[in-house]
Amino acid sequence: MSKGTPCCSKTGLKRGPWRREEDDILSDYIKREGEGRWRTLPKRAGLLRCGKSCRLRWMNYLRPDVKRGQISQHEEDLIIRLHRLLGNRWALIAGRLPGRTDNEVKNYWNTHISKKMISKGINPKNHKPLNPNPNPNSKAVVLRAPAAKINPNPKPNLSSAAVTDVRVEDKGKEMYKEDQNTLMNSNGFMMPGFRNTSSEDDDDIFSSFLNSLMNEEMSLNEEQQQQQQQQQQQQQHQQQQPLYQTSGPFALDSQSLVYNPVWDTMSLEPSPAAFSHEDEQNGFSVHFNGTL
DNA sequence: AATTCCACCAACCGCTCGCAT
DNA sequence: CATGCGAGCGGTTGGTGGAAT
Repeated sequence: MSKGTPCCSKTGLKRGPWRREEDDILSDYIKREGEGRWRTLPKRAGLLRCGKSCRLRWMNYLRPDVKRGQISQHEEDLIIRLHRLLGNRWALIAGRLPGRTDNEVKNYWNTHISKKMISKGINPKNHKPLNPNPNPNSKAVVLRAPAAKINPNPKPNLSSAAVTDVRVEDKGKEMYKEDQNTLMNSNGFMMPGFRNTSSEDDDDIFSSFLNSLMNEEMSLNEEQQQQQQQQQQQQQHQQQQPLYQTSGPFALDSQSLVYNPVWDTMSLEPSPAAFSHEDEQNGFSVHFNGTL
């Protein structure tokens, strides 16, 4: 694409917050004519905005399925877990939170979760303790909880996909492609060749990929936990007050946010409220068991 | 009451990607 | 294959309102 996105040339175009009348014009137009052709939409609709701005306003605010209001505890929990797996792929994360937009998730992460994690000594970028090498004699001794249950059913569910944003899912697919060889040997199932599948299959497979990625982590971490548990038993008598508590993920108790290594082993399960029926159907979610 | 500070979030911007030609 | 366009993602900015001083 040419640099400087011509649709955003500032000449004569309005910027800043949207007014009610503009919202109405945009909503009415899209309801009448449908989404798409954003570049030319403002002219056709009679708006003095650039196409990008119109798209953003529609996607993040005016769309009827946009869920307003506070992010629930379950949603927050899900965001944290997905972020741990996917990083700053906000659109991908938001795609798993029906009614939430990438912008909203991103803002929520930056303004709430990130700070919360930092305040508890957790690096929000990699979800590890900020001090990776705590003095074993200090209070910052890791005390691990018993390993969470592993999802006993790692087989991919290839039913209908709940892909809310094909484009962002594609980003994940790239990861999937990169990791495909590794995953072929994990979880006991062979991933079919990505390039040989149809687009719909791709979506299904990606959902399964996400599942398997989570399960993969769980298996690896369980092994590590077993080893570390032995070490911990030796350490426990030395410590007075563990910094890392053995309770569940902080997302379930934001007031007592602590880094719990067990998170690493947990798979995702959407709260009923936070997930659509489609998500349940496509088997995206596995389960959180453990202390949840 | 006035001012400053800060958190929040809507909107902007730069960039990349996929597709059509 | 090269190019242009439309679309969308993620980082950043800036306006707004509430809290603190």
